[in-house]
Amino acid sequence: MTTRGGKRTGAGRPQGTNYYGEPTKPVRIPVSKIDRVLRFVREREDAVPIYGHAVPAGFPSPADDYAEGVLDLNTHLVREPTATFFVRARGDSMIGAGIHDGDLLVVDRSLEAINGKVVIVSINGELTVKRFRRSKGRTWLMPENPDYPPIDFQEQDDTHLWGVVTNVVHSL
Amino acid sequence: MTTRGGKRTGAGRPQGTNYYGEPTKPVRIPVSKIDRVLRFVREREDAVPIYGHAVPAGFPSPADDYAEGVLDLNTHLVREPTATFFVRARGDSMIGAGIHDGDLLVVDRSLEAINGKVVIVSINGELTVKRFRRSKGRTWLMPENPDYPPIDFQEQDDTHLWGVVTNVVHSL
DNA sequence: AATTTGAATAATGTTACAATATTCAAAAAA
DNA sequence: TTTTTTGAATATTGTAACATTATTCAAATT
Repeated sequence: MTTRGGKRTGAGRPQGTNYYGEPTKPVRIPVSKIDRVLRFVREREDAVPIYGHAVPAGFPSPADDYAEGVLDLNTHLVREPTATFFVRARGDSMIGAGIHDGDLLVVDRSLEAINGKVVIVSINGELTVKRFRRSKGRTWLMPENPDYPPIDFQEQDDTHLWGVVTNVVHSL
Repeated sequence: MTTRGGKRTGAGRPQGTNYYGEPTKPVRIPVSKIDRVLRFVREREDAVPIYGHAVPAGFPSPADDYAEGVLDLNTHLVREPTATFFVRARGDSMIGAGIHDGDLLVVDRSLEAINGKVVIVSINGELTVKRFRRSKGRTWLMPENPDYPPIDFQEQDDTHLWGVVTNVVHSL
């Protein structure tokens, strides 16, 4: 039996050479979400590269460097998670604001409805999206389509202002 | 020493009464992401409630039941994470397709550019968004704004088709 | 009939461990 | 001498195991 020498100072795998470059700890995850979580921690699933108008050389990869970096849609579009909800738009009364039938509206309930903002209100149990306009002490809900009339708005039992629309997601 | 009886059939914490309602398993997570992961699995951070047009009674909470359930923007808008990138739109040549100056375009490179799709192409080092149109063996890039002319498109050294636009995110 | 108490059993956070990966340097080979 | 091989050294990694906690049941007690 041959020996091949004794102490090797500095031998062995160096610390910090793991996949993430930082220590890990076991965390219990519900089985249905393990895949999703692993994709997030390992492949930065939610970090999608974003470009301006210069053309990158190869195909974009989040690992590369980009002028405008990467973007996570949830973080970008949902500033206040607990105060945010989505509404699907119906009709074309707000076509002038870039809101089309079927678009997904991101609504932030924590924002104040100030003059000129696009808001979601319920009137007689129906949700509607209009531009919020104050004038001479009165409040109007303005469509952005000449085929529709303005609505004289006053908060009552059957009306409620739900929040301010921050983004419109349109599918092609 | 008093005894208080023997076998209790059915005693003990019932199976399935954990926080998630399903089994869990330990998964190693890099320490810097543990908070984010726990928020995701425990509070469904990325699950935002979505409504149709009926008005819910109280303020939406992901824990409640909703007619249309909840929605995670990343999952909803980014079907192929490794083939997706974002481009910020410039100009108003595609205003007819609901694409405004400054909008964020979600581009899927794994989709085939078929007739009628909105695509991202680079021409002379500039990215542009147009509708892809095939006619009589030729390919045209069509703007959706009468102020702009169609572009006769042929893939060459200085032109490249980058992908198909699946969604437009418009900020208000 | 209501309350107390210990048994029964699952959930949960963390430790432990075996298997794997990576690096070093002595020994062997070229 | 230079290159290759080989085992030692040590960190990583997935998961089993464990101790603690939480929850439920029903006998014993009030």
